[in-house]
Amino acid sequence: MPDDSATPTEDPPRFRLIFDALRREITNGNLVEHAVLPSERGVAEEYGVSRMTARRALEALETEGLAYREGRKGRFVSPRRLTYDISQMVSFAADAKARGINLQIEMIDAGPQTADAKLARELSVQIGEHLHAFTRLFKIGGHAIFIETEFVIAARFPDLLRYDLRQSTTLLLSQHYNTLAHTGDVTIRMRGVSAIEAKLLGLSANTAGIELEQVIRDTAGAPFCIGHQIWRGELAEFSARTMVKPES
Amino acid sequence: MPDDSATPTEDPPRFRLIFDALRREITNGNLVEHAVLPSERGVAEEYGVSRMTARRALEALETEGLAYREGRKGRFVSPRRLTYDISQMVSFAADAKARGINLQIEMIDAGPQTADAKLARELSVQIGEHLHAFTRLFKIGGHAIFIETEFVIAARFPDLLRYDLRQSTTLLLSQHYNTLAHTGDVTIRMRGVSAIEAKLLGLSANTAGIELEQVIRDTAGAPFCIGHQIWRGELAEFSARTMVKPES
DNA sequence: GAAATATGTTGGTATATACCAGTGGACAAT
DNA sequence: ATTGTCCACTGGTATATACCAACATATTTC
Repeated sequence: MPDDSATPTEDPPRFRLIFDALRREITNGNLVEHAVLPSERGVAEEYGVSRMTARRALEALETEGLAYREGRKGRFVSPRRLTYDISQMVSFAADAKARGINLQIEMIDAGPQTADAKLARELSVQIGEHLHAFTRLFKIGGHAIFIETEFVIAARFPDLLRYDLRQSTTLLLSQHYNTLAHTGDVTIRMRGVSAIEAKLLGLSANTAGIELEQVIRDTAGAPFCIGHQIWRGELAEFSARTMVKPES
Repeated sequence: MPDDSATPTEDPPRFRLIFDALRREITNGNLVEHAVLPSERGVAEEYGVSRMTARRALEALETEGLAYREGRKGRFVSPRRLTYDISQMVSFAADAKARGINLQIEMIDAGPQTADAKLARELSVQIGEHLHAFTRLFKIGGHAIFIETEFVIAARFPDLLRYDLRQSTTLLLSQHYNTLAHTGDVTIRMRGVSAIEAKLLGLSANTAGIELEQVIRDTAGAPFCIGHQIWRGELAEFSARTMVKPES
């Protein structure tokens, strides 16, 4: 075997070096929240690499949660993470209001719907039961955070859709229908966002996000509301306070 | 302006069509769990596209949670998701054992460590306090699921590292040190896995995963264990049962 | 039979190029 | 002041090519 192979084993890939450089810029504070990051072509020229390599570096920033892109506008520095305490069982809207966060809620869709097998099981109703369904987009400072679709039993909350739904649902149901959230089941998973969701969240398709499914029950233990949320995964985290049950 | 532009507006990108076709194969059941997916070159030839396009389709399957890749071996069909109930406060190991899942635990690292600012705050000890730290890799059926690094106060659990740590920590601490987990704080977020983590999990770098941080307290409310887990995001989901506190 | 070697496959990285489709600003026409 | 057109810029998609490193499996050598 010839031993003249003198490859200097320069291990770290070039896109990684660029990624590190850009990350330093962000963590140093040279680039602040929502600041515009250099474009793919800009990075390519600045570091003397091809556009594909520049893109890989920028995409690495995205999966790291340090950057996000909005459509064809460009890439931006991610804001610090929001923490949503799921064990408090108050809606994100009510919590944000209490913390002085300027939360905007946009109605996307609202209307009647009938329960399919999954919804019927989760809400303990018959398949075909009439439900109210409504989808809302939640934003902070003009930036989309998550989309929520909620399903409630129509017979229990007549004329719900005639209220202004751009507020906390739990608040609405407690004020007008005397129904209080008492217990809930939450499921969190990571998944790719659909094309529609991506559009609403201002993301490109095939981005990973966090899905949060919620079943909310009243004091009698009867489920009355199902909520499906899809969050931009880079800019949220979910905390819960748990406790071992006295009995087992 | 010339009006002879007759581009037929064939909207769906080619990689999306390939993605859809492959997804159908999986959801139909033609491809079962852990089955080998066609390679990038294979897909490229079969559908008459370039390798980069084939790769995009396969990567879309990954962010959708339908496929995973292990190093340079190839891509495989993801198994159905595991559900981990974080509000039960029993370790995943104990829960898996109870459910008859063949969980394998590999020791990665174990040794003494001193508390940095973050650990000291979370464990309510002084900075520099002696801790036991150990890292374990959890597998099911030979497939890596998550990595956990735990930190416990050394003074409280002398000689802990001399036990076989390839079992449930909560069980170990309750049997040998009479310490019971009572309450806990859990935080879940999505983030990119590091190079080391990727290697242990058999993933490529810059894959997104789910991080789970846990603070476990005893019946007196004193924290005694910190756990950091990083999960392969496509194959797990986390559920919690929450309850509105009587007082507010 | 066991150990070393070769071969082919797979993803990983990288370049160079091309055209398309939204976005937003500059600027002209109204 | 408003409207509209144009253009530069952005990411999105796609092709073609090249070499490397890890891996699996034969094949050869001992």
